[in-house]
Amino acid sequence: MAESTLDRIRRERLEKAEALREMGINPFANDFAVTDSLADLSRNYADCVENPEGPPADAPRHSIAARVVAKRVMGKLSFLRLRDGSGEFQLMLRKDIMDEENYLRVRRYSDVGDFVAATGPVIRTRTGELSILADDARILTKSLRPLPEKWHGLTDVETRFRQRYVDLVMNPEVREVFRKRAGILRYMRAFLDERGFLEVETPMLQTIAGGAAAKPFKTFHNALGVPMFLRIAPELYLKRLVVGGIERVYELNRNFRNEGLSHWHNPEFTMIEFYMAYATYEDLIELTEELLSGLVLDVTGSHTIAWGDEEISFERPFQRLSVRDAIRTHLGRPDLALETLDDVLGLMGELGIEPPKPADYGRVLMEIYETVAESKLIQPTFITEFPVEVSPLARRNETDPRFVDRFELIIGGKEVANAFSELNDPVDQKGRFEGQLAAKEEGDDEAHEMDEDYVRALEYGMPPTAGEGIGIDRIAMLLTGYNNIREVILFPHMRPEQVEEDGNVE
RNA sequence: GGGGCGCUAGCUCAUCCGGUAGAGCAACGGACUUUUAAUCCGUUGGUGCGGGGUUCGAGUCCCCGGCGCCUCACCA
Repeated sequence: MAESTLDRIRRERLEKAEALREMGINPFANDFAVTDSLADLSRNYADCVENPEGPPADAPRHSIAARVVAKRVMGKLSFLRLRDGSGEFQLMLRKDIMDEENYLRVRRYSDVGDFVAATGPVIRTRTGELSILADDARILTKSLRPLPEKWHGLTDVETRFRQRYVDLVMNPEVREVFRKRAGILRYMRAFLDERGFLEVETPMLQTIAGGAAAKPFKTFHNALGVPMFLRIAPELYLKRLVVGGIERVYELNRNFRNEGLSHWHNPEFTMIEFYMAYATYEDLIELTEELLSGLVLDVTGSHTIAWGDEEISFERPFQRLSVRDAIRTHLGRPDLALETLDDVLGLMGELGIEPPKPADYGRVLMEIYETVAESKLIQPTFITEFPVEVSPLARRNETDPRFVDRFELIIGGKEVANAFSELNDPVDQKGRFEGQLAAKEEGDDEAHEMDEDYVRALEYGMPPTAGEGIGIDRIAMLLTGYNNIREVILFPHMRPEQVEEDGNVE
């Protein structure tokens, strides 16, 4: 079979690496001491001007190493555009300044994509570009595969996500997204740490996947001989810790839900969940406003972010709306009765909405809310007064036991946070679990399992507590302006590709 | 899961009605001491996502499959 372009390039580059070895240069060396990042040089020499005499003899020399992203050879003079984790800088190689043999070697055996090391003073060229004028340079790491084209770069979305390493090399703005994401995590940790919360890690492998309504991934522990699940939420473990006296606790890590993929859903996603004893969901509304408005300001420098054609404001206070009022508002019917099963069944029929299973008051009400209101809530909005049927872990409202003391925070039409005053009555909790089991019988395949140990923990006594979960990926989407979750996850899940032994894609 | 669109050289893209696949970048050889997508001369590179069908002839039309994107449904 004929040799493909890619095969030929790889062969040629392997031959270059071999030639370097024969000249005593290790093409995969690790013996070079870097003194400056490229950004350091750009910053420190911003005021440097061109000097026709060349650099003064006592000019400081700098040692840099970085990936070659462009190579311009002009005979006895060559320019290499370098990029490292901090930025870009130009490397200037002159035959009359370097050892001639070395100059010719770097010129001939280096390729775009290689890592190159160089030492020399910094100058400004005749055309105004800052450069290292190398008196010594060498190929530090040989690259065997060609990088995408310099002008259009890598744009194919599938390749960008599957080969994120190439995406990061070619598209510096991608690194910015993940810098912002790290900033979000850092801010949230600092915010909670300052308020006396303890960061913990609870099991991701669980024998009962509880704490949320979702389908889990199933696996198996060989030595124990038991089926296990990847957690869908850390909730029940964190509340066990509150029982144990860790009165402010949080966990920031992954959850796994065996559901469809979409631009808002990845099978594993990152959530911060925190619990605060002697607090109510109303306290968490205050805390959430403070956290998010501060976070947005910290990460973006403003309280307002652009979202598609809209602007989203994180100025406090955020809007508050009950589930029923959200329905009324978005249907434009302020006097609509939504108090009984007949009320909501009638409206469901009128709107042509498929009935949930089972079609009880709470599930039907939520179905209507999600259909008519949720996606229209662009500005940050706390939705409150959730029905008890869909909230098996939340504390009942004191005056209206059909509802629980819970909110969801909706931003950009999507649920970003979910919080409630926790149910700490073990008898009520046991009854709720039993209600969930009954709902499962009636067709709700995401209903909770009974968790006897959790009920036992509550029987020892959990102080009054409020807890909240915030979806980090969605916050990251909002703050980076991407409406695709894959843009804010380094390695989003995709169907596996078939890769041949030599690394070529079939 | 449903519907729509796409998949051609390593990358970014062409190829009109079905007539035997082309460019830029990259690579290779050469020239070149101030480039910024360097320039100039020359050269190479393709199982056209996979399989089947129709046809004298298929990248192009039809069918099956794969993968991706958009969208709807479900979910945070």
